[in-house]
Amino acid sequence: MVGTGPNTLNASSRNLKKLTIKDIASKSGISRSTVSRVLSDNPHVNEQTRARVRSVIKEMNYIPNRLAQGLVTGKINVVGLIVGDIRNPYFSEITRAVEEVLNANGYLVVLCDSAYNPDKEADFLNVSRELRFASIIMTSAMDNAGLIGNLSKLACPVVLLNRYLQGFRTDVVSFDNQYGAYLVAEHVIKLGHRHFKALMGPAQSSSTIDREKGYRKAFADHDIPCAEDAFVYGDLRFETGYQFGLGLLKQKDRPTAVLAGNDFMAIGIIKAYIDNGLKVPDDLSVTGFDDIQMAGMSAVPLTTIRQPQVEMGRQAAQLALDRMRGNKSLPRRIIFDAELIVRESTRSILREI
Amino acid sequence: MVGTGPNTLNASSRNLKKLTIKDIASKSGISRSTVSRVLSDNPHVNEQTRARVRSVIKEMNYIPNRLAQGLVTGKINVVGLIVGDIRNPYFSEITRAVEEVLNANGYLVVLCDSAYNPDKEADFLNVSRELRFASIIMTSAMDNAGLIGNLSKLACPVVLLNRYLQGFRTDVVSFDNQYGAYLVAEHVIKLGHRHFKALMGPAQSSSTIDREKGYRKAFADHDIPCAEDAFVYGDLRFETGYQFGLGLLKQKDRPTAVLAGNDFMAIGIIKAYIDNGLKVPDDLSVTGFDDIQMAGMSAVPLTTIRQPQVEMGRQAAQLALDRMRGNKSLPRRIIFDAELIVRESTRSILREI
DNA sequence: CTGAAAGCGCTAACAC
DNA sequence: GTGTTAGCGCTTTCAG
Repeated sequence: MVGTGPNTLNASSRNLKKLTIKDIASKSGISRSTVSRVLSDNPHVNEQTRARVRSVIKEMNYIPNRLAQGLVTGKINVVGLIVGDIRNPYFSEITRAVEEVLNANGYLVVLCDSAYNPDKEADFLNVSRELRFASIIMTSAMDNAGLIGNLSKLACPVVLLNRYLQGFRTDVVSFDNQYGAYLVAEHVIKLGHRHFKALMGPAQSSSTIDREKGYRKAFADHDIPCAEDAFVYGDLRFETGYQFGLGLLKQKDRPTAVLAGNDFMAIGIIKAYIDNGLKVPDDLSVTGFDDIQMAGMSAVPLTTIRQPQVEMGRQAAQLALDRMRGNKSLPRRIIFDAELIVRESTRSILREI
Repeated sequence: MVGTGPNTLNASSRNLKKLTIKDIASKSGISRSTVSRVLSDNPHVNEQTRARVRSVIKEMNYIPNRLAQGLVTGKINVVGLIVGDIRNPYFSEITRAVEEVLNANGYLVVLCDSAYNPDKEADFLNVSRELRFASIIMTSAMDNAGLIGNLSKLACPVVLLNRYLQGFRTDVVSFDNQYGAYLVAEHVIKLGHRHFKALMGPAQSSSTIDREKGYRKAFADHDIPCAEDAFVYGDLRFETGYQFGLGLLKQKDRPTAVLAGNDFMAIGIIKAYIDNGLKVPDDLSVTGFDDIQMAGMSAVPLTTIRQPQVEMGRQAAQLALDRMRGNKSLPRRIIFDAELIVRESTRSILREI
């Protein structure tokens, strides 16, 4: 390796002249188009020529300029992934899965951690247009009027993960949120609970809406009335669950069960109870949603609904890949099933009654 | 809004002719250079002209092509962030912080979840050259020969987060890993533990190396011999901790304390014990490292070392910003202090002896 | 303050 | 198989 002075920061301070396809061409005694052809694995190149060009490229340490490529082809091998909160294991698990599949196929993924903020989503969508992204995968689509307008302007395929948007037809990987919600609610009902609260996710999110439907259906099917204020909306953060739990403790007439919008908030609620000397499920039954890894390892292992995050992420990536490769079929929808996982955060109160 | 047919997938199927700076120029009755000037907020533009151009841009819904911009300027407002495992809260917390700062300053961040794989790191570094990234932030630099070579080829600033690389001088945000390790080890020693194991992170990682130094120094200072096989290396995953815990259970002569390389593995170890009917800290004292949010809310709240992840992420982003804006000073190093957090996963065994 | 012209590095017809 | 020739959409001197 060529030595660099001890005070050298890095290449930027040396004068590494930037090589272009032209340098490779002349050094190889060949034209630029042929170099371009070997770069893009075009089959119409003599094998000898190809080998020679390759070796020159390696020898000179040439790095093609993808911006130039992108400018002429009008596309770049980059896909945008929008998540609501990367610190939420549900999303980071999906992110890992999406990246794995896409990287393996030569695409780079740009993450947008929207913080559930529609403005940030919109900004990102804008940038993705400026940068000519090849595709967008959204897991955090708040159903607001602006979004659909922005998505419609996109010139690239969009796949929605566990979200759908009224009035925007596109590929979707989804999860049977309504049935999942029905399952937990029914579980809690069968345990004898009648006085409950539901700490939901963001009200505009389609998954929240579906889950609420599932809960309501379960209660209706069992002839259990829902209190006016039974449904509360939160932002899916641990802290939010904790505060909610604290709020519950201040009430005189506490519910016997809480259905949380995700495992994170459920764990927060439990933590609030424990910190104040109460017990779960003795003093409160709590259910989660998603079955993140942590669900089984928290202070009180959670009863929750399993959602196959990795598989869903992979499928979403696969749908995007398929579109980027040119598939023009009608929008597709892949739906994953819900599964109830009963652990230790819920208990029957039937004998007490 | 202009309606689109019911079967329209999205804009890609309509013929939204792509607007260029030229369209804006002619529509505004002005030259392309002037449009370019307003795009880049160049002050040498008549305010009236600027306003007119702006309104035309908005009206026509023009989106500048950043690839073209990047091609001519040789840079693009994108920075690459490499983390070891995005599912690890330590990294996702940092990711959120880095993104926040960078986005607020007009930069996009491209995430690389390296899975602690040097090859993936190398690939990503390559792509970042092809795409002319403005900067790279690495939190997962395994100290292998190839890495330094690859980093040296980069034409953009690099900031290392909680890592340093022998022989590569660059900006660094770091943490006093050695002192932190010393603190936990000393805590455990004072509790009377003599038979211990340390489940470290990856052996080539600089933070692992520093922590091992800290542990060894603490033991040496207290005249406690280290068993040959006291130090074991892992990949910082929950599952790895769990398996390690299971392994411990199979031994006849179990340690009384385990120092884990991060909170995730510590929680895994605890879980293995609990699942097998044992108790923490009664049957084993366990310490973590990092103090992720979960550390306080796991089955047994963890004794651990606090590392200010958010602040460290912000600082790293700030250093990168500063370089991208042209600062050419000598490499800087920001070091954060370690703090011992004592919770419930450790206990004294002095009376028993 | 504005315009003309010359590329940035690459791809993609089109010839040969 | 390979070379020639136009650009892709934008910025940037350099004049005016």
